[in-house]
Amino acid sequence: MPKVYDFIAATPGNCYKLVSYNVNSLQAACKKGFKEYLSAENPDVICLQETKANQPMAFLVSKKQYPFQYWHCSKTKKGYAGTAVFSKIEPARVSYGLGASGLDTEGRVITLEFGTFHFVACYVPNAGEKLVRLARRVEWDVRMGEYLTELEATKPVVYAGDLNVAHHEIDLARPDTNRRSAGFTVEERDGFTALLGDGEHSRIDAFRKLHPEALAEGYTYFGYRANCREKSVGWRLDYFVVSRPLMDRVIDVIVRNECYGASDHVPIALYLEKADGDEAESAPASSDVCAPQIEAASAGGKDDSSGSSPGHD
Amino acid sequence: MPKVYDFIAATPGNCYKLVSYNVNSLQAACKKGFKEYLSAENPDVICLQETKANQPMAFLVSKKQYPFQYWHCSKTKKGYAGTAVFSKIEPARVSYGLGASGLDTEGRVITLEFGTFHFVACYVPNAGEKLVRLARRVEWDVRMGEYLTELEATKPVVYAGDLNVAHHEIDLARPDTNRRSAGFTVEERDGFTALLGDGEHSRIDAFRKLHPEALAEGYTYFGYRANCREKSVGWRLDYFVVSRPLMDRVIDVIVRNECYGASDHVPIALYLEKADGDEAESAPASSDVCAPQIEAASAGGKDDSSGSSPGHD
DNA sequence: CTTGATACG
DNA sequence: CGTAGCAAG
Repeated sequence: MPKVYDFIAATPGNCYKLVSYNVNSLQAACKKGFKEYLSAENPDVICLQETKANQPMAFLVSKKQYPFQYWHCSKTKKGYAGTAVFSKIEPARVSYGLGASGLDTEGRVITLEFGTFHFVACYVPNAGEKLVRLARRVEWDVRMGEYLTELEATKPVVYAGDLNVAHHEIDLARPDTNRRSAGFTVEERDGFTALLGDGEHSRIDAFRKLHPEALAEGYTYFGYRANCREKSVGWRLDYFVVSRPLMDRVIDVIVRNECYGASDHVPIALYLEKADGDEAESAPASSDVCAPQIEAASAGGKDDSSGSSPGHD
Repeated sequence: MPKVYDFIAATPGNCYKLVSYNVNSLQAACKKGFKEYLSAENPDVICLQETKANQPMAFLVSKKQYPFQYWHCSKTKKGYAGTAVFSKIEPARVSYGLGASGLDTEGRVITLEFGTFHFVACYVPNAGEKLVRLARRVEWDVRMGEYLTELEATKPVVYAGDLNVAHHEIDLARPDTNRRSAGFTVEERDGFTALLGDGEHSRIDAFRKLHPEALAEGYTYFGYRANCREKSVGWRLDYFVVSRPLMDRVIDVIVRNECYGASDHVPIALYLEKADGDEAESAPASSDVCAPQIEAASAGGKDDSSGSSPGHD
């Protein structure tokens, strides 16, 4: 991690800055400069993947800087996966998981409803060494597509996180040697293509849209093994995907390449133009179907509300 | 570990220097100065406990300095326990274990037969947190007493190692808070008393004999927890026990207090006066009973010869 | 390579 | 507190 963060420009007054960051253990990242990064970046909303937290680590980030903090921890495997979202903006609602029993035990999804959009923070399951969990991953991708569609019935979506896929050859340094590696199988790539969809109801990979020619500048992950970072052997695994109607408001997506060191991923930032209604009280979400494990928004950790399907409680 | 070892006197020409050292992982100890210590100490024979080696680590210590190297590694739990002996003197025979099925799977005993004595290098099993393995430990102590008696039928014994007991109150800093702690239970203390025995056929705790008043200077173990070393909260767990007839030849036992750092134990050194017959070819051992897993002495690792009782091969 | 959890000391 | 080995990425 750098010691000075002069390269981080001030957020324009007409924008929100949203950040996604796979921290590969929040505790470890804190020892390696995460807090200094967060102070310098100072986004309006930040979502973290692989916190590896077993319960909310409230002490790590000040409630003053981020009054709204949400945690989703794995209930099955300790010290595994886990997500968190810290926000300066109060969400109208927060929910945990996909509302799909069997997919909600590892703390992978937190959804915040803001005034004009849903913010879905996600850590997509890795297909595993030798693709042992590829089937489960494919199932996940399908369910996530449905979930986003459900949300889009009310508002457009910002879908952010470590999506654990390099979509195209341009998105990783070594496509040819990774055709059957987790994150670049045809199944995962097609799954992402399907999730993006096409036409009027499609979703957009905001970084690709704005930086179509980006190569290594777009990589967000550099494995610790074999000096990948120095050799620029990276993958683009972290994304902001937005519902098409929202794309007009996306000013830019930045890959914080300089911020390598606290994790094997780097943070990515999305600048989203503010719009009327953003900080207003939101209308209540409508259908049961699109509201898994809904809670009335309130500050504080929440880590035991998922795993049940809509309609089961 | 110190950087200079000026405090280590040259070994007198009429003596052997034998060393025992619980290294708490030989690999880790090597990163923390073990090799430098060994070069400076330069004993004739050194026995190590808790090597945590899964196979002979021949590369760690030069065959030139120690042409005779013997390893006894745990066969059940990986990275657990394990002993080794390095010698400049060629032993007539080497054997592994106690010849007691059930006690020989963890690589805890190596016996070298020299010209005038048997050298038994041992890592006695810890009774465990909450004394969960105290019964097994008591069984061990009994069997070890028998084993030494069997050896003594031919030659006196030097029994060295981490015996995992503080014999008397003087042997640990906090006797009163450790009456039911592993290493200071009445069962373990009585077991050691019984092993020493009395009268003509007794064995002698050489350090106690020569330094009866020693307090903290005698401690050989300082747990890593709670700054035990700085507070001198230690235990004397490492011993040289000699068959009574050998005590006349024991010039001194030194606890190398300065050598803390490569391990949570410190090395101990015994100076043994040379005698006629020491480096001569030894007479063949006689009875089956006292010869578990005997091999003809030869340089090189040996890690799969124990676990069978005498007479089974 | 790095993390966390576990067993053991 | 520190080591090893494991699973995971």
